[in-house]
Amino acid sequence: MPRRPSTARKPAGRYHHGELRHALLDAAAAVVEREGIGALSLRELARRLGVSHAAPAHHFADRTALLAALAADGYARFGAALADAARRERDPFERLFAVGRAYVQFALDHPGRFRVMFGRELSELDPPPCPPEPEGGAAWQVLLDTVRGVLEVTAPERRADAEGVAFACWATVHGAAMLWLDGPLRAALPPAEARARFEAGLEASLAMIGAALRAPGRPPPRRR
Amino acid sequence: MPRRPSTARKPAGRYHHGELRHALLDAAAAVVEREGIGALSLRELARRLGVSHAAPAHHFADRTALLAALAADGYARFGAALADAARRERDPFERLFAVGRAYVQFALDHPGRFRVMFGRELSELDPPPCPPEPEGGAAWQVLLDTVRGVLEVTAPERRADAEGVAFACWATVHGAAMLWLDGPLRAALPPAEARARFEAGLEASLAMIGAALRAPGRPPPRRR
DNA sequence: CCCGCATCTTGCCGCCGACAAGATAGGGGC
DNA sequence: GCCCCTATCTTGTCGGCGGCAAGATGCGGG
Repeated sequence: MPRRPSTARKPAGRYHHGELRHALLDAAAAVVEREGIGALSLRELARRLGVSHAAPAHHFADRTALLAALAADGYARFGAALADAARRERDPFERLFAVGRAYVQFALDHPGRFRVMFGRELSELDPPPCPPEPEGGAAWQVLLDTVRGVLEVTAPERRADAEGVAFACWATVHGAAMLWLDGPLRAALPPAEARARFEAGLEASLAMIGAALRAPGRPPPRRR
Repeated sequence: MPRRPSTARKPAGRYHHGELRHALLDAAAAVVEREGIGALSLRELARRLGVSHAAPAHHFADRTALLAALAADGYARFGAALADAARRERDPFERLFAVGRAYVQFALDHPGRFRVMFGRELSELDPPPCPPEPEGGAAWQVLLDTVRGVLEVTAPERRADAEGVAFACWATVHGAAMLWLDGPLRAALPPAEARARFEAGLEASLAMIGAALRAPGRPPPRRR
């Protein structure tokens, strides 16, 4: 079969597209990045690829299944991006900051994919299709290892806290990313100023993480 | 006009509902909390309230306008909840922790509303309808004041950092909330264990914030 | 060579959001 | 007391969507 770019339309004369699954994923990713999840429609994709409106159903049971596949692909790229960032830095602290920055950068570079991965579409379902990034996923593993590396040099006695600390770091960078993508920050301010504030806030967040990790162990806050 | 509970159906004999706007908002909030944003349909609401399918259009230009109104209402309750939590605690640190817990608690108690407030529906639009919670909103103000209170007793010389620190705290609790609502945490683990891990992670996050605020000023991470 | 099955087709259904034009009623102005 | 004005709600319609069913096509293994 002649290998065409997977996003290509089906030639008019042909009956089978041949790479429809890949083509759908690519086109869906493009739409999601450019126009958002809300604008994604199976029929629209089918039209775009020169294929009948029911063709996608043979590759993805429904719209949700397509989004889940997109999320899975996103998780793979995401984990790779974080691992890459970690590999580039040798100093444990700088490594942690690099991972944090990579986390946010991924969200900024691929807002659509990021929203698919962490958005409500896949989690508001009953039952949720459980995207393949549980706590044992690649991204989490990178973060956890990086935090362990930092604790090893600053507070080996807090080794056992690694999971909690990693969660806190995850929450911080995730929150920063979400606030930028969907939060009120961007809507309220002119773009340039919003961006500047966000950058400053992100640096402050990383600084907070650094300060907490450098600080000696402290009694946790009183539980409510 | 006889004052009925605003969620009531229109009596069969009457032509005008009379409280349709409030009824729509209440019913929409209920649906969103119970079945998620995706399940919200203007026609369904109209049926539920015993009103024609086009009636809602006279009160909300479109589905988005209804969501925006819901978000506005949510922001008001949210700001009040945070202010309440802040008022209850006198010690600056405990106050900050209380505000953080209140933030997450609101998300846990009203996941639907929280998703409407901070979700993509209203931000993926072009142009975004800009929910009325810019950086100057009530919730942000409570958080900022609380952080200022902490800095005042721990590091008055870092007064100027208050905005950055507040952003970091905001990001952390927001991220924790989002990870619980839509993240992989819940889907991957059995409910009880997921909840336990989340609680532990939240406490670790608050501890991280506390440690960072107690620590003396540190050089920020190297900017990339 | 031919048959099986994956792939893709046409056709249909109900639901949705949006728009247009008409019915109803409640209340202010006279 | 009456009448009109306008907010409110109605019916009717349109196109688009997701999903299902049944039929057409053609690739590749036996």
